[in-house]
Amino acid sequence: MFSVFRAYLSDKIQLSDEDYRMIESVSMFKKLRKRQYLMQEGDIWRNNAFVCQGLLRTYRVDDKGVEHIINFAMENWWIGDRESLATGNPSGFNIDALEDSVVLLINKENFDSLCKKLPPLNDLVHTIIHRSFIASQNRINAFLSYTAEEKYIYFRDKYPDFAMRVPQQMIASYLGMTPETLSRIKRQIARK
Amino acid sequence: MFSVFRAYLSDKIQLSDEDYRMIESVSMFKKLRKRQYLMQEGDIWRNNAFVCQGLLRTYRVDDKGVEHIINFAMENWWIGDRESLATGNPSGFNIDALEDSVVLLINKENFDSLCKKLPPLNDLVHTIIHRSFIASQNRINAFLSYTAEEKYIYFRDKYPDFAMRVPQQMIASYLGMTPETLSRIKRQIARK
DNA sequence: GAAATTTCTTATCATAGATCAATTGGCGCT
DNA sequence: AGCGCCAATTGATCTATGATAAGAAATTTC
Repeated sequence: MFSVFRAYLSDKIQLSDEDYRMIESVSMFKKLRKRQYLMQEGDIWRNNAFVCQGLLRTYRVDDKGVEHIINFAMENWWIGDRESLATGNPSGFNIDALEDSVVLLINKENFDSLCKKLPPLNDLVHTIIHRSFIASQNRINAFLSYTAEEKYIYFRDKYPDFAMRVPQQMIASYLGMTPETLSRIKRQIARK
Repeated sequence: MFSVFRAYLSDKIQLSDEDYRMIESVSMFKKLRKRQYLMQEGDIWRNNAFVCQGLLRTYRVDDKGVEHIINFAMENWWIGDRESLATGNPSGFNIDALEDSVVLLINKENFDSLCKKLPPLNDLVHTIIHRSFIASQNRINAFLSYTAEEKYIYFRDKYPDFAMRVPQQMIASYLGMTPETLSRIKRQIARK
């Protein structure tokens, strides 16, 4: 499974075999069955996590017990709660697997020390956070400007992989609408 | 006006007088009158910008001509379109001043070279982007989970300075509701 | 491969918030 | 003080989406 991470890294940055050995030596793997939690609300998140295989979601449960999906992550995506990681406070989110999955984990201390020793890795992390921020801004824009239909079309076109693999009710949750509304919207689009 | 930026930086990181001289030598200042644009849709954004004085907004205009406010920025906040800055593509956003303002600008090339020479500045930038990302995630969560009233209360409590200074219709736009709805919500809250 | 479970669709009704339209209030300007 | 301008409030509808419910389709389980 480390090969997936290695392939990902070597596609983005230049590292030596020695560097990879160092990374692998602090990597932990966690297999998750469908529905299994990687993190639960109240836990403190202490890792950097990379999805080697499968599909996961980050979500929050509101006062009425309704789940709201913040993010999805599949192979070659990072996942976790950066706020909890940064502050050391318990997370308000849950993360669980939507499919059987394998996640690579490197704890905060080890990861920080890797970043110090491997500047390209450090740069990569900053690039990813930067991109995540930009994507978040665009998602906020979608919430502000788009109708339910426009939000779905934007999602489908921007993340076709997720649109194919994620159950429809969860796409609805991610887009901030009910499954019924999404179902209606899909029918409307199909009719055109 | 550089003193504002210097005070901001010295509160967060350790730099020498020489470092500050270097920063100041590449800093440009732009005075903006109320309603004046700092950037318009279609422009390519090539700066890092820090608000020394005043209040600005980043917003988008949708197909129907409705403005949607993505962000506010006041003294000691950074502003700009990081997507346009990173990609070199024209921005889809507008930035203008809600009050007479002064903005410090450092163009991309100069800023990048400053970051290379001054590691603490580099770290600070990454910290800010990281925090911005976390704030964006929380805002997304608010869009997913909160009613109009909850969104307003969250905003008012988290950003009391903006809640005081920003015209109400613009707060409504930022929160993704109409000015009428916000007005009614405030009345309801007051009655309790 | 049939039963059980879950997901998706469809229909009807309910509602938060939008839209449209005045009215009121605040503030600078002459 | 009075006029003009813009922001905020209020009221009267309207509408997109939510809530509920029930059946159809798909998927899982044994």
